[in-house]
Amino acid sequence: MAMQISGASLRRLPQYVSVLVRLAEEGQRHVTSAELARRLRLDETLVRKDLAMTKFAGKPRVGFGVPELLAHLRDFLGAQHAKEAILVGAGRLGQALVAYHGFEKYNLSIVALFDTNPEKIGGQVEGRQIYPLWQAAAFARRHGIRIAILTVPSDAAQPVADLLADAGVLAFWNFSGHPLNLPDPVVVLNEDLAESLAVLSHRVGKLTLVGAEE
Amino acid sequence: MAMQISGASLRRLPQYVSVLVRLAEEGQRHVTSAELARRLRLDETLVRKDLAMTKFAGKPRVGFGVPELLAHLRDFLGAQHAKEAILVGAGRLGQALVAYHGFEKYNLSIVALFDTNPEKIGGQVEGRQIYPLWQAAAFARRHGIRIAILTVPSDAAQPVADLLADAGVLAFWNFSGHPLNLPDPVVVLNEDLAESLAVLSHRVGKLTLVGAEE
DNA sequence: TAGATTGTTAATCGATTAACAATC
DNA sequence: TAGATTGTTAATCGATTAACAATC
Repeated sequence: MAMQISGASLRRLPQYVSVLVRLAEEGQRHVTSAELARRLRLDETLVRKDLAMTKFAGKPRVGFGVPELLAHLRDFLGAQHAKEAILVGAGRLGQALVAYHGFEKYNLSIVALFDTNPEKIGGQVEGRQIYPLWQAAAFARRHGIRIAILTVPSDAAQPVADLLADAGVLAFWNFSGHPLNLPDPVVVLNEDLAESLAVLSHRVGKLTLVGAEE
Repeated sequence: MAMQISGASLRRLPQYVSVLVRLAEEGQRHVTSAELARRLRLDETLVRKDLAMTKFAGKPRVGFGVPELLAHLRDFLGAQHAKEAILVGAGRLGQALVAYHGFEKYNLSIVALFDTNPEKIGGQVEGRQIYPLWQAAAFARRHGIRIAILTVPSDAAQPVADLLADAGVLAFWNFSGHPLNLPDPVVVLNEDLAESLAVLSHRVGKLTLVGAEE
C-alpha cells in the first residue's frame, strides 16, 4: 500500500500546476478532470489517477477545488521545504540555469557556483559567488548541501560526483551527458540534450524524405 | 512491417554511440551486446533489439563491428543530411545552446538567432548574428529552414511557433515550458526543466524525511 | 564439431485507457 | 431524486525481460 508515484505521473504534475495557476488567475473555483485533460491533451482517467496518487480528493458533480489542489500539488512536489543546491561548472549552461527562475517554485536555491577556470573564480552570476572547484566538497559538507547540479564537461562528471557524494550530497542533477555511477541512496537525474536531439534529428530526417515536394 | 522505432529506443542510440566512440579509440574491433549492456546498465536483449531496429546485423560468436556500427548509428540518427536551424530567444539558455557543440555530431547547425531585445539585435553569439524577431519568418522562408529552437518566454512560444510553422518550419525544439499546439506533420519536441525538477524535488523530499539522521 | 553469441518469439511488467460503481 | 463527476477495478497497449532456436 501507499503506492509509489511513477516518474511519468510525477512529470505531469507541474503541467497541472501551470494550468491551475491560469485557472486561479481567472478566478475559477473548481475544475473537472475532463477540463484538465482537455487543456493538456491527456485522458481524463489519467488525470484522476495522477491526482489520486497525490492523495487529493475531488468532489463528485463539482470537480477539484482549484486553489486547494494548487496548494496541495505544490506541497506534494516538495515546495514545502527550502532546499539549497550548489552548481558545479559555471559555463554558459550553468549560468543559464542560475538565471532560470523555475527553481524558486520548488523552493530550491542555488547558493554557490564552482569552476576550475581561474578567470571565472571570484566572479559572480546573478549575485552568486563563483568559487574554485577544490572547495566544493568542503563547502557542501560545511553547509549541509544535499543537491548538486553538474554542468561540467563529461570527463569531469564522475570524479566530481564522487567527491560530492562523499561530502554528503544526496541528489545530482546531471547535465554532463556522462551517466553517473553512484551508491544506492543517492538520487541521480540525468538530463541529456543529445538524447533529445537524436529523437529530433531522426524525426526530421524522416520528414525531409517525405517532404520532397517543392 | 518496417516497424517504427520507439522514442525510448531512439533515446538510447546516442548512448551506444558514445560507448562505441570510446571503444573505437581503444582500438577494439568488435563488441558484444552483453558488453554494451554492462557499460550502460541495460539488459542485453534490449541492446540487441535496439540495434535490430536500426537494421544492423551482428555476427554470432563475434558481436558487432565497432567502426561499422558506429557509422551506421550516426547515419541512422540523421547525421547524413546537413540540417540548418534557427534559434529564437537569444537569452542565456539560447546562448548556452549555441555554444553546445553536441549539435555538430548530428550535422545540425544553428545559422541565425532572433530576439526582440534591441540591445541584443545586431550582436553575435559564437559567430552567429542576432536579428530582430520580426524577420524570423521571412528568413526561414527564404533559406528553407526546417528546424527552429525556441528559447523564448512561455507566453511567446505559441505565437512564434505559429508564424514559423506558416513559414515552412517543420520541427520545433521547444524549451519554453509552454506545450505547443501545431498542425499534424509538424514535429514538436518539448524540453521542460520544470518536469525534471519536479522529479528531483519530490525524490529529495523523500530522502530528507528518511535521512533525518545527524 | 562445440559453443558463444545473435536474432526472434513468448512472457512479464508497468502505464494508459475503458468500463462502471460510488457519491454528492 | 436524477444525473454529473469522481474513484477504482478490469482491459488494453507498449516496452522490457526471459527463453530459446538459428548461426557462424
